[in-house]
Amino acid sequence: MSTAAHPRPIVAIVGATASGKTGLSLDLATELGAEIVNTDAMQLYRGMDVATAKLPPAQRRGIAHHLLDRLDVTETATVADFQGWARAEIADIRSRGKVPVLVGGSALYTRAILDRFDFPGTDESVRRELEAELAGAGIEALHQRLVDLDAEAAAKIGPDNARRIVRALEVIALTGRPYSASLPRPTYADPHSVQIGVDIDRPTLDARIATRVRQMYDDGLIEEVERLLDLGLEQGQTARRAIGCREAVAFLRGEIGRDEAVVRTQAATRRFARRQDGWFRKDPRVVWVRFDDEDRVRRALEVVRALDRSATAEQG
RNA sequence: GGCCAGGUAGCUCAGUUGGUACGAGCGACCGACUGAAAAUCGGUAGGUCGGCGGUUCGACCCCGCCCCUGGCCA
Repeated sequence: MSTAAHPRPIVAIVGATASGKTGLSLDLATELGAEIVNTDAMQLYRGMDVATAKLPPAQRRGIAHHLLDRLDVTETATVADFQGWARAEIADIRSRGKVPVLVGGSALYTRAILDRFDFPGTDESVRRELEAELAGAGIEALHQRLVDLDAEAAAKIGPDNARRIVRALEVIALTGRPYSASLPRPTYADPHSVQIGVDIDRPTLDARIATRVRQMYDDGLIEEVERLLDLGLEQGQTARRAIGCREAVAFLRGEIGRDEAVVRTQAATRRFARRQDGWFRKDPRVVWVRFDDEDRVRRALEVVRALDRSATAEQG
C-alpha cells in the first residue's frame, strides 16, 4: 500500500487570526523543507491582499505557497471546490517527497481537507428555486417544509437560519434523503495528520487585532477595496463579505467615517477570532503551542516527528 | 453669566400622562455549524433610570438646588 518508508505527514497550523500562525508556519516549513498550502477562504481571492493580511511574496522565504490568488472577486468560493483543489495539491506535494503544511483560519475548510468529509452535491436550478421561494413565500414557509420533510434537521437548524434551511432543502431534493444537520465526529482521512494550534490569550490577541486592523487601513485597505469594486466586488457573492471589505465599502459610500470603519473592522475581527477559537478548541486532536513560547518551533517539530516515529513503528 | 436641549445596560438610544424598567440595536460571554463558513443562526449576563433634598401611601417620571455634556445668546 504505502510505498514510502516514511509517509510524509500532513501538518496543519490552526488558530485565531493574528495569533501568529504565519510566522510559525514559515519557521516550521523551513525546518521540514515543506511547502505551504493556504486554508483561508478569503485569501483565495486575487487582489484581496491587505484585507486578508496575505503574506507578500517577498516575505515567503522562497517557500512555495499554494492555493492563494485562485479566484476573481466575482467568483463564489465553495468548500467543496476547495476540498478538491487542496487534496490534489497535497497529493502532489507529497508525491515529490515534501511535507505539506496547511495554514489558515477557515476551520470548515481545514476540516474538509483533513477529515472524512463528503459534501452532497449542489444544483443551480434547485437552489435558484429555493432562493426565489425564500424571497416570495418567506422563510416560515420554507422552514415548515423542512419540518415536514426532516423534522430533526429543522429542529436543529432553527426557524430563522435561511442559509442553512435552503441548503438542507436543496440536499433533500437532490438526494431524496434526510439532511444530516450535525457534523460527523472528526476522523482524519489520512491518519498521518497533525494539527498544531497557536495558543494566545484574549487580551493579547485583541490588542494585536486592533493594531493589525489600524495598519491595514494605513496600508491602503480603502484603495484596495476601491480597486476591487472596479473588478466587480459587489457582483460577487462571497468576496464582498470579507471583513474589512464590508466596512471599507460602507466608508466609500459615505455611510460611515473612517474611524468608525476601523472600529467596526476591529470588532468584526474580534468576533471572528472568537468563532475560530471555538472550532479549534473543541477538536481534541489539536496540539497547542503558546504563541510566545521561545521553543514553539522546536515543540511543533517534535509533534511532527512523533507522528513520523509512530508511522515507522506501525510499519515495522 | 443667561437661554435651550439632554444626562436610562459597556456604547447609541427607546420608554412609563407617578405604582415594582417589556426595553431595542451594537458590544461582551456561551453555543450550533456538511457546497456563501471572514458566512448564517441560537442562548445568557449587564441598569440603585446624573447627584442631593422635597412633595407623595408610592417617584426614573412632579418641585428645588447642584454636577456634567452639547448648542444658542451675551
